[in-house]
Amino acid sequence: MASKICMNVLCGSKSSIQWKKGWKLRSGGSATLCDKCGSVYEQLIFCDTFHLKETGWRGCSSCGKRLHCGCIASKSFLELLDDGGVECISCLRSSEFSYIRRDEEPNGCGTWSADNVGETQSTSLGNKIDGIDREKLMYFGISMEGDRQINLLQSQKDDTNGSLRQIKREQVMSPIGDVRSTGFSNLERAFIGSLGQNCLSMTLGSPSGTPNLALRVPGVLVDPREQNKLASPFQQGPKSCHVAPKPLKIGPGSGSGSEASKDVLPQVRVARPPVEGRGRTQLLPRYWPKITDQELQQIAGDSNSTIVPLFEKVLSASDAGRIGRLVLPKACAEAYFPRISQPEGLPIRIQDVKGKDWVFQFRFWPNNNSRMYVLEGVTPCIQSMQLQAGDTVTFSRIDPEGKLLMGFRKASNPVTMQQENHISAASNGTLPNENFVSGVIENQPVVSGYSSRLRSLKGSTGPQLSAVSEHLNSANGDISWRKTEEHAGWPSEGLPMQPLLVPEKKRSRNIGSKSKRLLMDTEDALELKLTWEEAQDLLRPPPTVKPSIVKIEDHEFEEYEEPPVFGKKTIFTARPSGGQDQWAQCDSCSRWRRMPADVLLPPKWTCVDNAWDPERCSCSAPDEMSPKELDNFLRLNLDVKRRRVTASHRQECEPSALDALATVAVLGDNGGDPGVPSVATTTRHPRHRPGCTCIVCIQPPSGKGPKHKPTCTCNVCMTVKRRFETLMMRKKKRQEHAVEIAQKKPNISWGPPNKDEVEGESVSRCKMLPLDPRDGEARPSDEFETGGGRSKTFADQATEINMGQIDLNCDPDRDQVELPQPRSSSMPVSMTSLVKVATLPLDTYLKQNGLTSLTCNHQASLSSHAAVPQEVSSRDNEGRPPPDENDVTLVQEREMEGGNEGHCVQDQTTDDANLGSIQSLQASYNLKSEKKSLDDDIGSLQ
DNA sequence: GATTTGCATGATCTC
DNA sequence: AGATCATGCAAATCG
Repeated sequence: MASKICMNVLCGSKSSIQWKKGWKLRSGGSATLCDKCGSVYEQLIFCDTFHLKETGWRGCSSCGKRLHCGCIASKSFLELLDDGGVECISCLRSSEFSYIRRDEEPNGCGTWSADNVGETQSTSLGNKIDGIDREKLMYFGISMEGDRQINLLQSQKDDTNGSLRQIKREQVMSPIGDVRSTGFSNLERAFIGSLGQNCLSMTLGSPSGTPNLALRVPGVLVDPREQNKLASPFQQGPKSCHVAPKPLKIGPGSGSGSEASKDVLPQVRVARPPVEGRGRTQLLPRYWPKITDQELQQIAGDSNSTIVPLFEKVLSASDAGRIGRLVLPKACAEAYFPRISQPEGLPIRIQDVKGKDWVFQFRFWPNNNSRMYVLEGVTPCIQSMQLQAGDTVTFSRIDPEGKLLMGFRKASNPVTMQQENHISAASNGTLPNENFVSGVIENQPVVSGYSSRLRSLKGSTGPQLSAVSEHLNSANGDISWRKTEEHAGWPSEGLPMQPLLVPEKKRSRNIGSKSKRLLMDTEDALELKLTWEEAQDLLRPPPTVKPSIVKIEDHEFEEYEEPPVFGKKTIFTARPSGGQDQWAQCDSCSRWRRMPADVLLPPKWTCVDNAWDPERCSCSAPDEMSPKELDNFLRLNLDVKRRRVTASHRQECEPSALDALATVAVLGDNGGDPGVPSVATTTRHPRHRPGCTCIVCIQPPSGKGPKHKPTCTCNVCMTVKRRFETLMMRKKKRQEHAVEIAQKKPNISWGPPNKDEVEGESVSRCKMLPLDPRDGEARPSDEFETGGGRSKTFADQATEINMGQIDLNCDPDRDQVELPQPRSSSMPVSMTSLVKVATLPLDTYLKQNGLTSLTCNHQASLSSHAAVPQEVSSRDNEGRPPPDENDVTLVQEREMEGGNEGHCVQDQTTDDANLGSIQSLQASYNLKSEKKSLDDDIGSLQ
């Protein structure tokens, strides 16, 4: 009779447990206990051929067919049920409960089943026992020949003493193996250690032994076909994956010790479609593991194991909270975790990258008609890894053991994140396309306990990376690998270290795919943005690839097959004679050297490399520019960069010309919504009916959706074009009319502008409006006004309206007059410029309409800021019949006035609310006439 | 009273 | 519209 070994980690007694004849695998809670420590005896590991025969292990739960060792060893004829039973494969396949087919299993070795037959309601202890049964079943896949297993496990006994009588969940959840394995290179010991825990393990059904592991299974009979399937899950390949995941087989000759291979391995952090799991549902890309081959190699260490990335998840607040529950994506749980039929689930053993084993309760909650899978008891692990919300946990599988491996990536704090992002991008010496960037910009990988390896990684990444890293250092001031390593939080001894330079308040943000989880301080986003802008300076087209010219909307774009590469930061200047010069700063002497504009410099460049100016090809050569010139040169460059960033921000805030026109048209139709502040802008407009074909409904949300080509003849584009033409026509008419008025009243500047100011600028002016999101200050008046106070054209007004953002929730038939809303804070303008453009035209307007009394109102309004617009609005009707609520025209006019105030007036300061009211009148005047004209034109055109 | 546990709800995402 | 998932909340349990 073969010896039995208590699988209690601290006991490991081999001889104190005797096999009990007649003992059944499905013990139904009557698990055999270790005589020494009282732990549940880990029977199944020792269910070798002999024992099975001897004990007369019962057969299939369904058909009663006797199972014998050969079947069990090969696992060709039976399935193990997670509630402790077995079924022969034929019954299982015919059973409606058979959900696991071997060819669907992620590792080909899972034998989880969901048969509830005969399962008793588990109590706390029952769970444990039940879990032990399952565990036994799990280990069943590792059938061993009695004598060999003893030798293999003998070492375990030596370092496992003590007792653990009481099995409590907390204890079960506590990590084990930390004593015996301090690093992942000790995978063998860790793995053996994992055998000693009363819980499930992903070692289930490991089909074959691994030569380098202590737990070798030389005697296992494995169906070659099955073996092929099981041992190489990737060979099956995801059926619908775009990119075949590449397993990293670590073995002799290709082991991690090969620095060369490290260098060769790509460092691209790209989401890999994981190996297809049990479930049929495709894993969401959000959960695709984004782990580099090199990280895989780091994790795998020197073992012969294959690390198969399965999935990853960004920790939510509740995941990382004290509650200790990690919600698992359903698809992932069902694909890669054991199948569970009861909400209580199973204890499951997961190894972290330090080699430490953790045992979590894998369970689910009924949720609607679905399930919600959670890992319970993760708090110690989370704390050990110092994970917080926003960090990412990764789940991989160690093949062929089939063991689960949990890694993590720390989410960087906003400050360091950008740095790390740069480093990540730089690590490949390239910057990727957008998709790639999105993968890079997430988190910085951390392989806990391997900071030393990370250091070696740094050293092994080649000169280009180092140079880029240094360059980034110089470019951003404080970017350094050292920070990255520190932030990794794992010193070389494998103990967690507090992440440095991480402000707490900025660490608590979730970073995920959902908008709710994408909470990021605007300030942070700005930082990232700015830094990215700076990164643009470093980008160069790939030197060896010629671009293809693509013309989009009359703009030519160079399209490269390859991603841009990092180059040295240079400055371009325009020559008076035409053409450009490029200036680069020597990394050694910091002198600026001139060179042709089309030169692509490597990240690290010194005067010695200056092949274009023989006189200045050494650091001893003087500067070409005088200090004063150099100062101006740098200042100019700084200014240009600042303007570019500002323009970029402005462009981000402004809609496209098409959007602007559409918006103008919409406003013309609806008159805007006076009651909704601009900050509440939304693209929803629930008042419209489904199927509504108005331009609001047919226009894709601003900034979203595909841009239409200039030649597009879709309904949207045709409408916009038609309206644009109408707009232009009306402008011209008004312009002519204004000229006549101007001839009569030459001192009036409000009204139609000069022809050359109007033609073709109604849209382009959108980009010229004063807006500086950086500091909220008004732009210089000379940028705002043309000459001595450029008149506001309708286009300007419309643009301002547009920039104020129209709420598409506006109701065209709105029948209430609302108070004007505070004006948008994003539209600061010069006070003086507003006075210039506002007061004079008002006079004109008043005189034209014989509303002289408004001047008094204006005066009054100056002393009464509150409710001024309303007063003005009402008094605007002086001299007219009393307002009739049934007078639709009047109501609409009033709406428009209010609407214009809400969207059109740009001044933000509260002191000039009166001025805003004046402007609103002006705007409403213009808009009313524009609207009427536009409607007329549209009507005539239709 | 604190903590754990199980469920419900609603926001968000995907099809 | 249905599925998914983060999280809130109340009941249960524990100290």
